Formats: sequence, C-alpha cells, structure tokens
Amino acid sequence: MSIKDVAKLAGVSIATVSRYLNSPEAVREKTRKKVREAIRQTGYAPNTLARNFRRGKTSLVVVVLPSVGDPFFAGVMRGIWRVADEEGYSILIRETQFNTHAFDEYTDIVFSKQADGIVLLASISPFMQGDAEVTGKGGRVPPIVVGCEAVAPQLSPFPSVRVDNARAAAEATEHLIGLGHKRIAFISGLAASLLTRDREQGYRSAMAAAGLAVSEHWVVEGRQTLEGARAATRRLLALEARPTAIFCANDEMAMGAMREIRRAGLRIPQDISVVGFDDIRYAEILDPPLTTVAQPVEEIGERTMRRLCRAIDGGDIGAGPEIVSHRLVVRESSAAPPK
Amino acid sequence: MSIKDVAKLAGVSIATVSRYLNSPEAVREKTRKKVREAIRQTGYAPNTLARNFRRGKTSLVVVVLPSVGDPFFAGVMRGIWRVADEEGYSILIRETQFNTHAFDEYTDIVFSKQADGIVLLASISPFMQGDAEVTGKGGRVPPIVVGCEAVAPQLSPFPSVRVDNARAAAEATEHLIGLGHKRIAFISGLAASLLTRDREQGYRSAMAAAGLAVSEHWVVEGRQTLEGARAATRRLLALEARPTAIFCANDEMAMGAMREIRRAGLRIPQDISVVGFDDIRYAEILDPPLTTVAQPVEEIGERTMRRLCRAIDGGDIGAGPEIVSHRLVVRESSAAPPK
DNA sequence: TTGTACGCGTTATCAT
DNA sequence: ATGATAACGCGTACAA
Repeated sequence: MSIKDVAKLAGVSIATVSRYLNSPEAVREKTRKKVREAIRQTGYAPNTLARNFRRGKTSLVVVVLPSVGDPFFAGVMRGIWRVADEEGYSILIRETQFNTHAFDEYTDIVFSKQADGIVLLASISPFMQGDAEVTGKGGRVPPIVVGCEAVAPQLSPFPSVRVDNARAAAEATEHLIGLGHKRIAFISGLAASLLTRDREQGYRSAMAAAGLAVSEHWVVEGRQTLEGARAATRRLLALEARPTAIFCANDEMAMGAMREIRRAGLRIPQDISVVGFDDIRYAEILDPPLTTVAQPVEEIGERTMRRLCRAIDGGDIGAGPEIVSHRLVVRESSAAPPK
Repeated sequence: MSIKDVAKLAGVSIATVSRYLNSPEAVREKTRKKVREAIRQTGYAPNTLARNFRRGKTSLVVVVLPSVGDPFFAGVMRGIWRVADEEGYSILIRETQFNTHAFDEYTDIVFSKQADGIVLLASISPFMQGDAEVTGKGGRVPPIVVGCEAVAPQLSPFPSVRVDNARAAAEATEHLIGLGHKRIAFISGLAASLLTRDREQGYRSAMAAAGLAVSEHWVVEGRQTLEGARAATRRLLALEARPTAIFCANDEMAMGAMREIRRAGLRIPQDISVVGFDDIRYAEILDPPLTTVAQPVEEIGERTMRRLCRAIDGGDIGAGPEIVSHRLVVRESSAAPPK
C-alpha cells in the first residue's frame, strides 16, 4: 500500500502519483481522475515518515514547559497550536517538572532531527548555565524561541516573547502601596527562574521608589507550587509584624496563599490582601476574586510560534525580547490594610 | 555529517558505525574507540528521521484530550510520560476543545504514519458515531487505547482503562443521601460524553435505590467548563424548591458551582453541599475543601500507555475495560442539609 | 504532460 | 568482527 501500488493500479508512474499529491495542477485532468480512483480503491495514505525523511523535515516542534497542569499554559498552548496548524506542524510536549536540564538536551533534539525547532516556555534550564554552549556541534544555533521567560545575557542569540515582568510586578506592588500597604510580602517562584527574579525585582523597585524598606523575612520562595506557597505563607503569617499584603509571583501560588490565610482564621482582604500574577481562569472564581496581572497568553503563544517558524525556514528573526502588554486586573482580594 | 562521514573519518564501513550505535558489543573495543573518536570529532548525531523511516516506526504516540488546561489530565499525562520514556516514545498532544471529530481523523494519523498509536483521553468523538468504521482502510484496527472514558458497544474492539464511573458516582450520591439530603441536583458534562452519562446514571440509580425521585430540573448540563457550570448553578439556585446539594460531574464544574453559590449569598455546606469528581489538586484548597471522588490518575496514565505499547508491538491486548479503583474523599463541602 | 532513475541516511542481510 | 549492498517510500531532475 505504497505509492507504487497506486501507480500500478492507476496505470501511471509513481512520479505522476507524487505529482498528483503535491502539485495536482501539473497533472492532466484525465490522469488525475485515474489516480484519484486508484487512491480511493487502495485506501492509500502517503507515508508521512518517508515524506518527512525525503524532505529533511520532521514537521515537529517541541514545546518545553515546567508543568502541563498549570492552567496558565493552556492559553499559551492554544496560541501555539493555532499557528502550528496553519504552518503544518505537530507539537511535541516535554514537561520539565521544574527540573534543570543540560542545554544540549534541547539542542540535540534538533541536531538529531527529532524536531525542527523548540519553544521554551518559562523553562529555567538554559538560564542556569553561565557558560552555556549556545552554538551546536556544527557551530550552528538551532531554532529556539523562548516564551514568557526572560533570557540571560549569555544566551542573547535566542529571541523571546514575554511581558515586561519587572514593570508588571512593579505596578501590582504600586497598586498595593496605593491602597496604603507598607508591609508587603513577596512569594517568589524558584530562585533559578529569571521570570520570577524579574518580578521580584519589580516588587523591590516599587517598594524602594515608595520609600518602603523590604524586610528579608518578607521575601520567601514558593517554588511555583501550591504546596510551596502554602509553606511560604505559613512562615509569613508567623512573623511578629505580619505583612498586610502578599504579592505572589503567580496565581497558582496565590491560591495556596489564600488557603493558608483562611486556615489561620484571617479574612481576605480585610486582614490581608493578596495579589497574583497570570490571571488564570480560576482567578475570577476564587473567594474573593483575585487581583492579578493578566498576560495576553494566546498572543504570546502565537508570536512565539510564528517567530520559531520563521527561524526554522532560515529567516533571520533577530535576537532580543518581543514585549507584549500586560494589564493589572483589580478584583476583590486587595483592599486597604487594617487600621 | 552523516554516518558516512563518521565511517570515512574512522576508517571503517558505515555498517560498523551503525553497529557501534545499535549493538556496541558486536564491535571490537579497538574499533569502537576509533568510531567513538570520529563521532566526537564530527559532532555526529544519528538522524532520527532516517532511522525511524528505515525502521518503519515513528516512535510517536498521539494523546488526544479535551483540554490541556484541565489539571486532571496533568496527572494522567505524568503516568503516560513515565511509560513513554521507558519505551522510547515521544508524545504528541492534540486538544479537541470538546469538539467532535470524525473517527478517521484519528485512525488516519496511524495509517499515514504520523504516529504509531493513539491514546484517547476522555475524548468523546468516536463515541458519537453510531455507525463508526472501526477498521481502517486496510481492514486493520489501529492501536488505540481509551483512557478515563467508557467505550460505546459498537467500538468494543478498543480497550479502555478507567474507574467505574457509575459506581463512583453512586457512592458520592449515597454519601449525600446518607447526610440526609433529598433534593440532590446533578451538573452533568456534555451530553455526548459517555463518561458523564455513566456518572449521571450512577447518580440516578443511587437516588432510585434510596426511593428519591429526581426532578428533571435537577439535572443540568455544565458543558464540562467553569462557565457552563456557573450558568447551570444559577438555574438550580433559581428553582422554587432549591436543591440542598449539588453533585458535579467533575471538580472543574464544582469550582464554578461553588462560586455561584457564594455569589448568591449562600454558605457551603450549611445551605448547600457540593460534591465534585476527580480530586484535582485544587480540590483541597477550595473554601471549603471539596468532597470529591479521587481517581488514580497516574495509574490510569501508566496502564493506558502500557497497553498501547503492547498493541503497537502487535501483542493482543484484548478488548474490554480495565477498571481501576476510585475513592470517595470526604472533605468539608458536604454536610447535613439545613433544617 | 508523463516516465525513468537517483538519492535521502539508516538498518539489515549476507558474505568475507 | 567487519564490509558491501539492498532495501525503506518519496520527491525531483532530467529525459522523452
């Protein structure tokens, strides 16, 4: 059931069948009909494996992300899939589970032709290698685009698509400051994540700009998980001078924080305000609805994937980040601090 | 930078290089060293595309699921990935967004050699085709295993791995009945989903067994989404004889239901009890923590994938469902009805 | 417009 | 233990 069988049955050469499939206009209608009929009869389906091999293209793109469970990525993936469908790519997903991987684990995917390119979504690994070999074995830079996350200086050849995390975090902090808060805590993600570091830096600069000191007890690592954030929150609540507001580096952690605050018998926002980041679909249905920073997730996905496609096609997509706009969404989890 | 270059540089034949890669023990150590060195120097990486082509195997498996955003699938995917890594498969993910697809859209993936097999996770599509052609063009049944979802009778050739949804739903309903509830509502998923229909049937049979009538106003479609469940809940709350408990076909919908109940100024569980299904990681941190049915998600993923691997290898995996055990997790969202 | 024939990089078979 | 060579299915340059 290969192209040969179809050719034989249709009484034409395999070249004609191939042409029928790839540029039908180059085949006479009468011949087309014969081929069409033969394909129908044999139930022939072109062997994608052979086709890709011949074309030297996998038509596959790997998306690396920390955890598929995070609803935040659902939106980004939607954007990626939209473009992938348009451009004829299938998406392979690899979950890092927040683990670090050597950089060539990624580049090798391309060099060994398992995929044509790679999207790195909020994946910290390459950013940990201060001395990373950004060029591959052949001295070539594989098509890689980073989404959501910032890119370390030494990896500047790689383009990224993201919001201005520092600015957004600063705005969220300013919102709390504007409400009258002075003791504002920050639950960060993983120390290794630039994304989180950028948000922390935004928080710190907003505090500094308002002339507010940041106690080192107020900045705790939430490890980007529900559980991590719960532990972090417990520590914050145990502080003598308890913070009146907690800004979490993402909504997932904000959910964990809210849980612990309630467990401690405190009310949100009357006793403590909570602000998140990402505006996942649960943010609005929490009790109370969560104030957070919205990111244009589908747009990030689309732009990231589109840029990757151009890179795969050999186009020069330049380096540097492409910044998309964020938006502070004020809901009911933030209010003035208690007297 | 192909196997030829390595062979030339090492002064051996391509066959030897191939052997070095695939069964090193069949190569003399001295030769191995030469090849190793040549590979190092050239930076050669085997062309996966060519290898798969030659082997007639994609080493790819497609997982079809309604929505990656659902935290429930995160656990199932973890199980799938574990086995996939062991067996050397990469996972392609396709999101249906709850849309229906023709059955051959899936089977063609295998026949056109885009992948070696398919996992259908809670995906309704094949179950809608009463007259589905289960055998492919060549009359062969492609390797497909269904996870979480039940399989319609006409598709019985396909195996599945799942909990006993009807039984589990009955137990959850019995739990509410045991607390003294009589007016128990059910928010179902999509009418087309067998999974949801099984749960509905479990609910109905438990009610019937307890001698409780089910008003048709009490069974509403939540479309498996937050929004759908919210609309459904609003309708339930507007009923003259308002239900004292709502059983939701999954946790996602339970989250939506809880939101609307609170918006209406009602308390959970004092005014209304809520029970979900799945025990996603958010269930425990909701306010109040959600009573729900836990599924062994990783185990489902593992078993599903393992069965698929055997099917791909040509093993006979039989048909019929493989039932894994569920567990009712009672938390604080369910209590006795108000007087 | 159609057919012939080669090559893509690898694995596998068969000699040596 | 190693080498020569034939496939795998498809696309395409070139010839007809």
